[in-house]
Amino acid sequence: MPLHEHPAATDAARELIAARGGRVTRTRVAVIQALQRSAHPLSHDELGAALDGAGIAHDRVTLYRALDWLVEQGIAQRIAGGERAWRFEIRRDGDHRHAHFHCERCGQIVCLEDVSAAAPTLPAGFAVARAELVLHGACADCGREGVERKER
Amino acid sequence: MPLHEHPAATDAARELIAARGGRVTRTRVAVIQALQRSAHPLSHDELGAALDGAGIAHDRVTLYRALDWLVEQGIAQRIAGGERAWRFEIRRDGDHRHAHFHCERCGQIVCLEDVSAAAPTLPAGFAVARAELVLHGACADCGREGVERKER
DNA sequence: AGTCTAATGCTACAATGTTGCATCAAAAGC
DNA sequence: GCTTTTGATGCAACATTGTAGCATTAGACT
Ligand SMILES: [Mn+2]
Ligand SMILES: [Mn+2]
Ligand SMILES: [Zn+2]
Ligand SMILES: [Zn+2]
Repeated sequence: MPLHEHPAATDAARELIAARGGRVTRTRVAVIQALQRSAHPLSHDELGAALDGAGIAHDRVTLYRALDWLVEQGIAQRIAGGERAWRFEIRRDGDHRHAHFHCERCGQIVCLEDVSAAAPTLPAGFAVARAELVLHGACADCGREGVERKER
Repeated sequence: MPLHEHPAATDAARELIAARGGRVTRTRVAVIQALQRSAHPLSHDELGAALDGAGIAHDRVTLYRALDWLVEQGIAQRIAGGERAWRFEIRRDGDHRHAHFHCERCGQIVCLEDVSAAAPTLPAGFAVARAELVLHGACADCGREGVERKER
């Protein structure tokens, strides 16, 4: 049994899943909670570590499939970051799709909640399903001198 | 010797390379020409096919390295597409970075030359090096009925 | 032609995902 | 509670995209 589990948060996660007719499994519940607790979008790898930390056994493939399902159901959304791995974040209600900032020094993705990623007017015939705006550069933390580089 | 080689275009490519102090090799010349001729950004794989078509022997790794060099030198630029592979396009002079459209049906990336990907104002401390705006949906061709799906 | 070294071509490896299939367990029916 | 059903899991094998090391080749310069 996972340590430091908040019963209320767990129940909320369970209901999110059940409402879509999905089976409430430890992996899905734990992933939702990890996403909800995180201030920034998480990679598959980071989520795996979070599950390990919570004492939840899991398989790489199961995690991929749980994430696919959460995205399909609109519970989570996928972000293309700019590196080669997807990142995931919870979709909060009334969430206009916001822009993200990718720090090329520390590798973090920061949500720019106040910067919307709105689709501009396009040539006739194009149907836009969603817009992704990613800014690349150095984040506030890394802009300061003396911060160690963490990624290529 | 490659078929259908335009001497003038070849010379232009050679000069682009030589101007940066790089060695003029068949791979680099052919890649530049393929990018210049293409109406849309090309993946590594598509470029490989183009080289094969031009009768230019090459190695996967060499192509990756040629592309890295072209990007470093500012001759080409990399685009994150939304699938898992980079795309490359030539950097034309006076090129404001434009947005791209990713068609989820046919998989193509279309340049939206008229839609600029400008960076909005960010929280203090953030330094933006470049902005990427990608719109996902169905392109004009795929919007019409009866068009075969090419990609997941 | 001879020299220097950037670029290439291998081979091997890493990172990120996907597919198929046998097994398990969550939810429903009894 | 016990059984049944089938969605979800775990495992092994594979696919795709990109990198690293190193011996060899060939572009540029004299
Ligand atoms: Mn976000
Ligand atoms: Mn473009
Ligand atoms: Zn940073
Ligand atoms: Zn299309």
